[in-house]
Amino acid sequence: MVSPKRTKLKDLALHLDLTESTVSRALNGYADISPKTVDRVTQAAVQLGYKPNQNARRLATGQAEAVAYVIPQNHSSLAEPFVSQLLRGLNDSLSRRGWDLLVSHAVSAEDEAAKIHRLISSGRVSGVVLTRPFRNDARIKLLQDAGFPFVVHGRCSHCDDYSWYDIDNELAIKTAATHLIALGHQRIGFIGAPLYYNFAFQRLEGYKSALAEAGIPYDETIVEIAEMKDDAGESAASNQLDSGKPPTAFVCSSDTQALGVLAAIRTRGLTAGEDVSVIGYDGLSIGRHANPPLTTMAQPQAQSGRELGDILLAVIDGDDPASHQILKRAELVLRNTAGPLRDRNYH
Amino acid sequence: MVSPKRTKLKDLALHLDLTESTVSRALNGYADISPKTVDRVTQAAVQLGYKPNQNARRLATGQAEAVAYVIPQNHSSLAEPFVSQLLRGLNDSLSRRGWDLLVSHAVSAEDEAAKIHRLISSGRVSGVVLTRPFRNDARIKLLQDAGFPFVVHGRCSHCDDYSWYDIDNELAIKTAATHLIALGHQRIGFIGAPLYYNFAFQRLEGYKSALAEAGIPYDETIVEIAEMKDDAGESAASNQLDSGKPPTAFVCSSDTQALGVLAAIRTRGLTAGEDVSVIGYDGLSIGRHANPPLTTMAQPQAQSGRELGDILLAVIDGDDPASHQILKRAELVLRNTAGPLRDRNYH
DNA sequence: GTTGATTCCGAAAGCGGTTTCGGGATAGCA
DNA sequence: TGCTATCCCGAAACCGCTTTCGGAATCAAC
Repeated sequence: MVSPKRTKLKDLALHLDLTESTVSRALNGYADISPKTVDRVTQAAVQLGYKPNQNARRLATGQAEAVAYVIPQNHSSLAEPFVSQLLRGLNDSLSRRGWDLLVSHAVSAEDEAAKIHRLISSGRVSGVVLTRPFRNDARIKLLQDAGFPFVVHGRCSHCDDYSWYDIDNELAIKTAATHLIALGHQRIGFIGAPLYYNFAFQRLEGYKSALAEAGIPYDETIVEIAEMKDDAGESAASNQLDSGKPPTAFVCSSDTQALGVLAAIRTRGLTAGEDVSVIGYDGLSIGRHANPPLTTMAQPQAQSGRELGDILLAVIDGDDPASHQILKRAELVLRNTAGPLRDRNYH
Repeated sequence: MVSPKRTKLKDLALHLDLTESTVSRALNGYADISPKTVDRVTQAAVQLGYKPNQNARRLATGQAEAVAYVIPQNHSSLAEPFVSQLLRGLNDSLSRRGWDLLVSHAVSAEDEAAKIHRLISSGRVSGVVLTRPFRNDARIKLLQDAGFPFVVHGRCSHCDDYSWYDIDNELAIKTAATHLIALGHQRIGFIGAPLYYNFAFQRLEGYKSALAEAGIPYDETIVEIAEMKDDAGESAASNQLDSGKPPTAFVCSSDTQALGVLAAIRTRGLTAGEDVSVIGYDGLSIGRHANPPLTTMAQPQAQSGRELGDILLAVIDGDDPASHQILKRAELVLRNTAGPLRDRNYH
């Protein structure tokens, strides 16, 4: 249990009969050290298993060599596969520099602000990744005012002057709704996400836009705002289906909601994709095993973490944040829940 | 973009007309500072928004006040909801002390060892959480030899002298298999996970144990080792179902595998829970939306992160690692895929 | 052989806290 | 009033590494 004392810079210097400063510079690639000395030093370093004390280094350089990923306080457990994928991508990006990844998980909105404050003003991290921005998000203002490097996974209503990586939510939902319209549907319900999320707003806009383009009047009685979980989707769809004039199709703001919608449809003895069509949003691979397999808008999640990391590193290095804004598009994954309009025969 | 310079200990001391050392001790709860001074100091601290530089603090104390969660290099994306839940729990535990959580994601086994080495010998963290241990796991030996605090999510073959939190895998699978036996099934297939994982080994043991108890001979031709993803489960089940003497039920090592098994069953025009029974393992909530809803062994994941964190903190504080070993049990969640044995009428 | 320019390394001052130690001030007691 | 015990606080070393600066040594050039 006695930990063998670590070799520190001093030991290395003594061993090599050099000064600590020389060894340090040799290790950090300074130009004023002769190549052979550099060789000697690096060899001795691996030989003695020297790992610089990161805290000392961070203190001396003022660079934390770490970034934090701030997980939003409330999000449904079903949506969480994304978090893991994203962390993996972030890690990939950061480890090329040997940087660390912190995750910070707040329990409330105020707690979140406090945590961010602590993170950025205690030298723990040199950058922050934010997710799920609100329409106008206090966290972003906080970071901007502090002049602290950050990147947002998503956009706010006002997003010109910072870095972000986002999916074109509006276009995605518009694509979904337009697909249903092309299948003959005219009465299309929309299951939205809470509108304080900007992406929720954008998705609603996409829905409206598709209708407008097709000349279908917007009917707010078939638009429901629900949390992004299956139960919420199920009850929202239930309301609609049990109403006098139910939609013949649904566009959902998430796959988890869509799974609930499918459940509501099954419960009523109907068949999704035949009696009622459904399109989800997220492209969860699990949707393949839904009943029936869920048609959905798949967003390219795989690289998102990687790209967010790269952007953040660039901004930390001094790049203009506004020059790093990436907008990707989702694509329609055709499975079995979106079919042509039929004669309504289900009540 | 100009960051307003942070207030440091010196500023606070000047402002209060005290010494840095006094202020430091006041803030850190030393007994030799008068209560009124402590008051003065703490008030001034919040007033000036003083946040101690964490790197300086860590350097001085030698305590990293952070732990790392090491994500195993290979794991299927479908199983990842767990990671996120677990991180949340870990965070809860750590934030009560204001500690940080790092996540480290290796790309290969060697890389993983290297990363752990770097983590523990560079002062970044004061403890490590390991997951998915192999039967005998090099990482554990590494940490033990270094005398470095750690806790394992899972057990190894030899697990007496370190801390762990685990589900009784053997009992869980035994419960599942016994349930099927009670339903009349005699020919029960097993979809296992790669046996270098210790949990995979334990689950296989549970399967064998249930059979032995029921006096059913072990037949290795209906035992398949597959990766923990849906495709693998599907092809494994397909092999079995297309064989001359197919099982009437399957026990799976994961829900993701089970989803694939369900797909294989559907593909053949059969109905899970009627023609063929299936029990999964994990208790993924998504299983409710499977076709049909998946019967499964649910492990209590919610607290696992929290408990792992608490254990690790205790060990870091000096507790005997061997005194922190927690074994939980999974429970059978009855949904629709496990039904009584029928006359075989499906080929 | 002196000069000037290069190369390479050592000295030393931080980075921003923590912690041990010792002593001045105050209080307690005779 | 004098002496000791107690309570607070200041001084200073230290944690391990980085980085600027200056100077010794080497080399080329005249």
